[in-house]
Amino acid sequence: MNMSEKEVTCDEPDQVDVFGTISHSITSRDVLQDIKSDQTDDDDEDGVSIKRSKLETNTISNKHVDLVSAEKSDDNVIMKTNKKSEWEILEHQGPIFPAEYTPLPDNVQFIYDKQKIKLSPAAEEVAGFYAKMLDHKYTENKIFNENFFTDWRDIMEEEEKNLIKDIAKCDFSQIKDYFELLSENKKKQTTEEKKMLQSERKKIKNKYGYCIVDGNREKICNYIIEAPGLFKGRGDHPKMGKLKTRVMPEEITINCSRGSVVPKPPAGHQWGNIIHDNSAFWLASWVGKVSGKKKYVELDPSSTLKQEKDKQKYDTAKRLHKYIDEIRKSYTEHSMNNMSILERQRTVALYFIDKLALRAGNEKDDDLADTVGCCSLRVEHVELYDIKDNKENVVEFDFLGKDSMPYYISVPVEPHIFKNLVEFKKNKKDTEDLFDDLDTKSLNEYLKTLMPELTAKVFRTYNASRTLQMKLDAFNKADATIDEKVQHYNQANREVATLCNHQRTARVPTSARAEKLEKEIKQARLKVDIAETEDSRESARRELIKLENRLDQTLNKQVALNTSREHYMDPRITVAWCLKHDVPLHRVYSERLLSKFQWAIKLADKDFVFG
DNA sequence: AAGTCGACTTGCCTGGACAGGC
DNA sequence: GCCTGTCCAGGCAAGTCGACTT
Repeated sequence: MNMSEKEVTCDEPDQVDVFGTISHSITSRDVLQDIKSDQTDDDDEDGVSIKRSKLETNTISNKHVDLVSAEKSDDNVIMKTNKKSEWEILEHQGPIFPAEYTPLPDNVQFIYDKQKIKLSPAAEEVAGFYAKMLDHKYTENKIFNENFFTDWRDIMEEEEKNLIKDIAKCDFSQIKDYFELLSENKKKQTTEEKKMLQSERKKIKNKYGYCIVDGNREKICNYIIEAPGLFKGRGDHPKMGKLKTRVMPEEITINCSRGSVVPKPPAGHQWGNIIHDNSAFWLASWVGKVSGKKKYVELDPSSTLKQEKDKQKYDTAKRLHKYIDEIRKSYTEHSMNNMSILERQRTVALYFIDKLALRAGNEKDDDLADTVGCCSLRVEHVELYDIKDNKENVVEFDFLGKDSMPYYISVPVEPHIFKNLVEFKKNKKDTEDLFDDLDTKSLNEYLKTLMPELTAKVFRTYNASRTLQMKLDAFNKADATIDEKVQHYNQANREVATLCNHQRTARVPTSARAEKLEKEIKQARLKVDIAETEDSRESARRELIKLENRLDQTLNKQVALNTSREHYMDPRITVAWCLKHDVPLHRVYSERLLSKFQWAIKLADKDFVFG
């Protein structure tokens, strides 16, 4: 799409129709023009204006709601509501909006029942969303198609609605071909053209992608509002295919500090609301059309505030180490005979959460995909075997977890755990809750009695970080090369990812490739062993490492290492290990992680131990 | 006491940049 | 150079958990 093509056509607020056809004013051109004018006048050095605009603040001042200052008049209120002020100054430019819809050329047409039809812009835009997804499996899904068709017809004009009644008679192929052509053309852009677009994007990011928090310039995570499209739920989502309509400035609540420059809404528009709530981190929010849930424009993980929270998270997890022996005793050594059903269910649930790193498992609404965690496990998700594969008391889990990722594992458990599971399943239907007396709220309340701030998710962080620490500690190859060290780190990372069941769909089938590589590695090992000269041994060894690396990468296709690296492994462990073994940090952390983990890198404690 | 909601954390997927093999 | 595979930032969906409501 051509960002600079659009014209600003509307400066009159009264011409704006929030939910109707979109033909006014929110364009990237606005943004670009803003940048140009700002650069010549009121911008400070890093591109963020700190000049106050009286006009802007005046026009919307009657809408201001100041939550925290209302509370500030009474300190007790703050104590009671537990609302902490997180910042004094929060100043930003407001989010920016995706380019408005560019209608298709007249020769590109939608065909219904062999008849060419020029759709109204709104209907055409939505047809385009669908056409772009024709190569995807989604468009073969019955639910997806039904949801799409219903929502599409809802925004059609009467005439269109009367005509277009059967999705089977719809032919989007011309539209699809057109979008393919556009993306072909985009690929053919010269390096110069690409550079131009890149620098334009950079300018926009420089202006809108940063904010000021208490004097620090901080990166914003998602400063561009989500584009309209069709909802792509994960797994068997009942709402897949529903229309995500364009988010308008009038739907957006801005959060900034009182007295700071109120961000400028796009020409001809107004913000829905402006608040000054310094107990919250978010800069802007709106309500998601499909989910009905609030969405937020937030600070980037590299920001000071997010880094502080991240450190706190790992400190809490680290603290669990002091308590863990005692907690484990409670579910291994104590007889459960005199416990209530609730207590026994809680004990067994905690055992799973600690041993298998299961998630808490909140109750879910039924307008979401059917997935479970520990507390929401049902009878059908757990099979019990007195003996399986020569092991006693085996529990077989088979369920869909977060993001509908399959969780399948067979584990032997302590006899008393097994005995209780048999009882929890007794006289229940498959679809009934395994832990029918337990929910996450009461589980977490109980955990708080074991350790302050302890919740179910802390166990995942704890066990992930502990696993990494122990696996890295086991590394003692004195003459290892950097490559070998990195490989060892990845191996440790993979163990953590496996524990947390972090998976990713391989883009190409990989198992055949892995098999082939394994064979080659066997042969390479043999070559190292039989090499006669020091030179040939060395080159055989290099070859072997290369193959092992490749197998590593191949296996990595099934296990996603990134999620645990980003969210579960205390970065202080990694920093310490890299320092100790002279591994440059950028070999294990991407740019994004290097900036997210600044707090740990600055500490640079070679002797840090998670435990 | 249970249900709902707000705010924040976690997690998979994707498109585009880049690298390495031919 | 082109083709193919790899890596990563970014996108946004989907969790967790505490607070608020009823």
